[in-house]
Amino acid sequence: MTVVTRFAPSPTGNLHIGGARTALFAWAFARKHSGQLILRLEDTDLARSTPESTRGIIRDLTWLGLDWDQGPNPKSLDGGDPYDRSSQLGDKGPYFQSQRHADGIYDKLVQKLLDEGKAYEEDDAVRFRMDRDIAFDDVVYGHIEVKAADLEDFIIRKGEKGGKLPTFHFAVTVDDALMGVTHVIRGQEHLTNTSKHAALCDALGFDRPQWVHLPSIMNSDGSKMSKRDIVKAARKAAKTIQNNSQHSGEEFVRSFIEQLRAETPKLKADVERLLPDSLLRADAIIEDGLARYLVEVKRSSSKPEKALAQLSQYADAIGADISKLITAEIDDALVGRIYLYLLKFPIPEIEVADFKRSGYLQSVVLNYIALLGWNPGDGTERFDLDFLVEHFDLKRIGKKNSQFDRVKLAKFNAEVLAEMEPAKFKSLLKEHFATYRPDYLEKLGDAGFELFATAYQARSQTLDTPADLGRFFVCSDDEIEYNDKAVKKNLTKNDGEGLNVLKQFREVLAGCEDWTADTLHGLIESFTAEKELKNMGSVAQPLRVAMTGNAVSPEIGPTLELLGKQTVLNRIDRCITTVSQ
RNA sequence: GGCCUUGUGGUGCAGUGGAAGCACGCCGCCCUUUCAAGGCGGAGCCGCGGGUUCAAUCCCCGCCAAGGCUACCA
Repeated sequence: MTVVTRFAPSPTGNLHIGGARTALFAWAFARKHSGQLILRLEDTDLARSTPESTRGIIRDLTWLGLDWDQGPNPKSLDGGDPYDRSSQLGDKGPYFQSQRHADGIYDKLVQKLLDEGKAYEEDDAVRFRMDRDIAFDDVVYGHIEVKAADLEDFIIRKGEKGGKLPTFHFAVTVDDALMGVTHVIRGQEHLTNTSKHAALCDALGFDRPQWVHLPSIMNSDGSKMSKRDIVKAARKAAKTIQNNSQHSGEEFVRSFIEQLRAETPKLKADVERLLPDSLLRADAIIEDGLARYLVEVKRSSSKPEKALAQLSQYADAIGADISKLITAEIDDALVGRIYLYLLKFPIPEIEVADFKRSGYLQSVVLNYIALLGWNPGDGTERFDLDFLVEHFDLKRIGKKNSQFDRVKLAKFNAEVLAEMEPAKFKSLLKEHFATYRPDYLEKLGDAGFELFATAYQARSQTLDTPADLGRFFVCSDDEIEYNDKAVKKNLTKNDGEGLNVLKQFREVLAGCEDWTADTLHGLIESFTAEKELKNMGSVAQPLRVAMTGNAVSPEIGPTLELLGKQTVLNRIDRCITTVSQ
């Protein structure tokens, strides 16, 4: 018997990390047994399914490097249409449940059940009779029995308001059987419902597939990993911002809105670039996000109603419209993303696209999620897709929900980046920056980027790390803020020892003609020896504070070279002036 | 509330009827011009209570906790 698995997401949002793992396991199992993987889109929820989500899911699966034998054609992303039947892969199509419904596939079978008295009409919907005990076997969770008394008749075809479409339970059962699926690999949230699917299989005369339920992936606080995390993070950020603001009340709202408005054009451009294919309508979201942000701020403090009234007043005073507040139906998580972006807080990674944006490699993401609920049994943790396919075994899937550990993922990613061929790292970094950090590429220039990439390869957890750590390379001189602790430790301590070194060394640098890392390094070395300083750090650390405001940078030679002579001298002067006050 | 499932260090996973291992994290030391990396060492676990047994983390029962389902969402 040929193995046939399927991945069947509903296109109501982008692919999240749990879905990615389900897809990975279904893919690995199919490949291991030289079987087939079907991608089927379950778009029977008229209200929530969107073509953007479909495209997003295909895009994210493709980014991960997973492929499928039947389903929408991934090539359709380039100007094509995934819904176009003639371009779909495989002969068991169509692969969208909306299309299958249009073909009458479900209605025919509903009628059959109706005729046989196994289902009945209620209002304008159709219900299936669950009138006997059901037992089934799950590959992971074992034998499960449910008593008839604990079961209820359930809807298999929605009424008018649901467009007479089949419900999820009916559509999956029918499609899995008709498409010849042998192994249904899916999330554990479907385990209880499987009794329904088993009963339906029996009633329709289908063979029951093997059910394989995967434990869930949870968040570090024990909650299910979901978009809610974004909302939570956004609220926290909102609170932090307000607590740190010198303004309060109306003054705060006013300054926040003014800042927002000033940044709106750039923001819109960024949002469109960073969140492609998402459900956003930028204008509405900026307005709406703003309003909600303000409400969250108020809500988290005291009486919501009073806060809303007050907010309304503020908004009127400055001519902002918060009427959308009540009416707009916009994805909260999306709004959360906007807040976080606006407020310059990190956005928690939930969806596959979030991990990409944060600079994780697809191979590492895949490797890490494979370890959630599965292991090869010999202690191996670092492996690639080939290894996974070779060793994949449903027997080794655990039953316990697992928490997603971003720290461990980051470590995996850092290791891979550090061991990578420098040329490869550079090209990946360039690609990442081209999409997410174009301003860095522009400021650094080609030669600068080479140095920059080299300097940060060993220090990067993700492809985005260099942007954070290396911001001082691209910011203007007067944006440098001096950290008190760093200043004290490296400059002012011992009667300004460090400051003195800095002043003296400035003159050495001013006379330097060959501005290269090696020469600069040599200058520091000889200066250290000449002045009988403790070690190179006695010079390098004060320089770091002057260059970065902090005491951390890549090696000092390349750092100075990349910054350029003029900038280095400017920053030293500015630092000496500022600190001496 | 009812039903289903799960319960090994902070997290992810091994493991066994006979005094529990690995990875990440954490702490300390070393190396070092900072950071990161690296090297060395350390703390910390079988949810609780009963049974069965010479012996239980492992088998049984109860409890507790967590997750899921209980939708014309999937």
